[in-house]
Amino acid sequence: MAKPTINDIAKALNITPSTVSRALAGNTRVSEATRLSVERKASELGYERNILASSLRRGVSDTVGMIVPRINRQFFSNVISGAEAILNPAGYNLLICQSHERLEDEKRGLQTLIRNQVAGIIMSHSLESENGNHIAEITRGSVKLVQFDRVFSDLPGAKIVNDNFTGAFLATKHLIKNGYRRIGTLAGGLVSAAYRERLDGYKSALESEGMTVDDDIIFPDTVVRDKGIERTAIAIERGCDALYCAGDYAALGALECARGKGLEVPRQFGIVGTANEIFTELTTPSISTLELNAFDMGNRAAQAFLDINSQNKTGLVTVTVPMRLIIRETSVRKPVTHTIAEI
Amino acid sequence: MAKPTINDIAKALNITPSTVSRALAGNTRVSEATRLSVERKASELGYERNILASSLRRGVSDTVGMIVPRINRQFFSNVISGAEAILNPAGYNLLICQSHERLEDEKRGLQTLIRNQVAGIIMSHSLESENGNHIAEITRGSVKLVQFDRVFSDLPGAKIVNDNFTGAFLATKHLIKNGYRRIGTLAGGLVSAAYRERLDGYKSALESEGMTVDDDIIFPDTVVRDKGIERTAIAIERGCDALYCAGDYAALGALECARGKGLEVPRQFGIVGTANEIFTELTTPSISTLELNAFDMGNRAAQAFLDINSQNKTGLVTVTVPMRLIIRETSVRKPVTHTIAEI
DNA sequence: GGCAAATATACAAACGTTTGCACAATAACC
DNA sequence: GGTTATTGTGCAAACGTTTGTATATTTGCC
Repeated sequence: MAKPTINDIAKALNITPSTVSRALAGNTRVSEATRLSVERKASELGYERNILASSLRRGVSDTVGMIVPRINRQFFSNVISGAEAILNPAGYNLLICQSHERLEDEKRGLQTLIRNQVAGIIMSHSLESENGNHIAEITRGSVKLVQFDRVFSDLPGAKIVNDNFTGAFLATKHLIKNGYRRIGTLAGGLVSAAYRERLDGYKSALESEGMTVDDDIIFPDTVVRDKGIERTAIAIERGCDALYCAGDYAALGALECARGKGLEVPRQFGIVGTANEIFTELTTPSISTLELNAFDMGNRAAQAFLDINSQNKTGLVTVTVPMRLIIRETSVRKPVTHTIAEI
Repeated sequence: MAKPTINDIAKALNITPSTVSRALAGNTRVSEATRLSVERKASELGYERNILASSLRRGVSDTVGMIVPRINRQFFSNVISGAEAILNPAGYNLLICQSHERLEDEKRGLQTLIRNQVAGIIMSHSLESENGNHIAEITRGSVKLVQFDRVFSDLPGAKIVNDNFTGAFLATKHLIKNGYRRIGTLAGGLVSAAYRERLDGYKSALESEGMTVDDDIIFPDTVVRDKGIERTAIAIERGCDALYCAGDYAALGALECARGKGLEVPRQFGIVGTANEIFTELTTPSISTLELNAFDMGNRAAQAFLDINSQNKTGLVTVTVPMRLIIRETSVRKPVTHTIAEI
């Protein structure tokens, strides 16, 4: 049951492997007749080109690696789909690794990808990664790098980021406009620029309205649901009447905690999340959130790779993608129909 | 910036590539001294073994392919994680393709994987695939095959399936016990054995209670939310007071439709879904559903691959994984605390 | 010290492709 | 009909590893 090779085809047709290779590659000076007979034989034998040998010989690979923290997050799986939608038609396929938010797994993933000779790596680093040194060290510039969402700005290559600052700014402003007076934030891991920018946007919004920024109601490293519940309890104790959450799972926790404590949402407690996870639309009340446009980011990341790869430029391209504020029920004190505010 | 090879290491150390290879591969008769110096040099140069060349030479690959309909479905992404958890430590990595439920994409994915010389393929076929002919044709037995969830029983290789029959049986029985008298079903694509078995379980449950099976309230090909809404409207017209849904997105649509029509759930209308998607817990009322144990399935699928691969047996192993009925609010007429019924 | 056994390294071929170069056969030209 | 393009194929080397076999070196033994 050994896989047929071009040698098998050549032997069967009494020609040389090189002719077969040329015939299959396209029309590089091969007669129409032989090309047809080669193609017929190939499909008859069920021949599939051996990418390993091909890539090895050509010195280039058709594989692009992707590293994401978790594949089962709506955001990341949609980025993957978005990238795939561009890369597959361009003849590339994706090798996907999960970092599980761990530095060790991220390193291992990078090594796996490099060993697999990927043409490029599209990644969003784990929350444990404090800087890009390990990335620089393992890739050593041997591969085109595209970072998205969570990026280290000192690394070479393209960067696709959300306009986190403006998004968080608008979200917070929206809470202020709805009359909330003491607005805290469940911030994410501040090693990540994305979360820092959200925090900055939050602060700026408060300041722009003459409100004071109070570190007591800023809760870093709060992304998962349980942490959201835990920190919201503290926030409420400290007099918060609203939270801007840098992640939807934290927002979900905030909602559960607030309701658990008998607070009416949104009348007594306001919430805006970030990411537009599918469940935010389905909770009662539904959660207002910022849309990250994952599919679009995937598209752009893939396109950035193709650009770098073809033009061979290592330029520090940075693309900023706008976020949309999706206003649902947890943040609006008078009933609204669903509204979308484009930044 | 060319990547260092074992030849570079060999040259730098004045030894031959073969010694370097042996040194890096482990202790096959290489002196401790050279092994150490090779390792030092390797990490100094940032050497990473070229998997393409290695696999080509050894004739085996460290890559396992996976084909799933959609990566952003909770079920599938968790199966992937489950498989990864077994395969990564075993030295394999995953090449993932999405079929988007389309036959053409599935074929293309298979070809991609075969071309990439994967050691095995773990897959769940698309809803457009009516039989396994294309799979047999493209793989030609050159690769270990493991199917999960949606399987074609006539294909060789291992199969990991849920106990769909018993699950649907229990779900329907549960609705009956809660006093619903005219129970319909939103069934999935019946080309798939998984959905057929769920339908059979549903029918058996009705029959076991002396209730009649009425084709008018059996709605095939209903998996997505919109279809769920649409078909539920018809079901209600036809006098249904409950639905067993073979998918959670359909169940979500059913819930929205029923509430939209002013029906009180669960008092006037009962719903049980399938898959335990994350949102089922978060809707109001929360949706009772069958848990598919995705991570576990991934584990078992990966383990099945490893077994086939090492023992080189092509045996028709079929593993059946039990489903759990998670009783939440949409199906219980008197308040309950969350309960889990193990099959 | 001489021989056998054990140890460490080198040599060379192979995995399946691709591709520059050479060559043969045909076609085109004066 | 001889020279030159043009076209179609073959030859052989190369990509970076791995590995069977051969060779050189060391060790152990009497």
